[in-house]
Amino acid sequence: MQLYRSEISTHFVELFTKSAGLSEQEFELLLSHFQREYVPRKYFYLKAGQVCTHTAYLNAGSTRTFTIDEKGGEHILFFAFEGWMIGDLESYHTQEPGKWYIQAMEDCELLRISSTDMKKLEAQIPKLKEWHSAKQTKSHFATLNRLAEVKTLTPEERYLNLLKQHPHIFQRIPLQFIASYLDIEPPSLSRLRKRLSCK
Amino acid sequence: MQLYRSEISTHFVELFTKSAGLSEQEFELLLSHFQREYVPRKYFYLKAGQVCTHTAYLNAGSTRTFTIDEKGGEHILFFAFEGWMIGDLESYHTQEPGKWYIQAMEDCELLRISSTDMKKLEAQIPKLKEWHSAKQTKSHFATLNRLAEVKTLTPEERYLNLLKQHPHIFQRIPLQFIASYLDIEPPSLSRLRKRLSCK
DNA sequence: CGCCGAGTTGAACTGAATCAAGAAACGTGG
DNA sequence: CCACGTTTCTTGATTCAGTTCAACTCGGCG
Repeated sequence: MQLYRSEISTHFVELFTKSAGLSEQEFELLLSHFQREYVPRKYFYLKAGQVCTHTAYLNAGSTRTFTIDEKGGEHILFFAFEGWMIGDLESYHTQEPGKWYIQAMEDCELLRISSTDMKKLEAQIPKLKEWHSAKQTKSHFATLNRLAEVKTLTPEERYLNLLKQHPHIFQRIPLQFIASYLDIEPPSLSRLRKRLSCK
Repeated sequence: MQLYRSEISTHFVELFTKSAGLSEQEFELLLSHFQREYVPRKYFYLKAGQVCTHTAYLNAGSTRTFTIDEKGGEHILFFAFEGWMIGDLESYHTQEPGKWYIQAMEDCELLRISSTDMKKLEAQIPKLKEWHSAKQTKSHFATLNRLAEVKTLTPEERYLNLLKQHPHIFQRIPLQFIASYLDIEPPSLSRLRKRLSCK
């Protein structure tokens, strides 16, 4: 199933042409290795124990990446929204079974490319490799900041931060997921919000 | 102050020759840009607000990287021991003021190279760039796993994990720092240890 | 209409933080 | 080598924020 340029979001095109700096030809070559895929709400894109064989551009929808502890509790590490890349980076890199679950919170449309194709293309197109590496560097910083946030801030401060930085997500995703992301229980989030709204 | 090959630890040499795969000539070129530096115990290698202009190989000693919250509380993100690279990656990358404090927990001996020199060398020596990028990728995974650990495990589980994975650090660094790393207060760590030793 | 999932609310509980005091270890200088 | 002061660790009493469990409300949907 060939992907046609006209069916691709402009954001995707610009991500690789403007941001990564690929030429038209390079972009077309890259695009020819992508496949469209759909993941309905509540379905898993990836489960712990599986190998992450592809890297995916999230064209529409949203996902959550989480772990499950021994008692069955879920702990969300991060969300992803349209325009983001998703996948289990570590498993993608090592091609060994991964640790994270990635589940669609809304119906998702993805553009996927296999790691073997991607690695081939990265060898052919140095700019693509640069871009990929820069992308990973940035997400590393994000993870570090998140770690610092979890360690230094109170639940209330974490909530207010999220509200300030990503107010739109409260329109889209259930509070229980936000609670898990903030590392508190739903009842605590509920009370916290009530407390704040009184003020 | 020229560094002589004979004065360099074998681990440092092997890091760049074996692990990064540099040739003898490449290694000598790289080495010529390094400088030795000492940071006594309790002194800071870097403070929040400063720009991280160098990347450093920790030849001896240990450091802690931490933030300080509004109330003055310190929160250790990670330790580093001999053989590790240290620095504020984000500030190094952007050349803007960083967020972290890096303090020597023991007297430290560093081998430093400026980011401008390093970037020049990376352009000349592709293998060096590869190595650096792979190094960052690995530390990204470590950070992700640490985030997951902080979120999913109880203080006791975090303590036992650390004890299992890095038992040696208990011989070297004060419990208060370990407490901060584990994200608990020193009295809690003390009680936790007592509880466990009774069993 | 009745079910189901999500969110809220209440009451009791719990585990870590806090504050403060004491003990032990360390290092430094006499 | 001891004595003193400082830092680190431990211990106790208390407080408190968040968890847990259960009941209840609300809205969507078959």
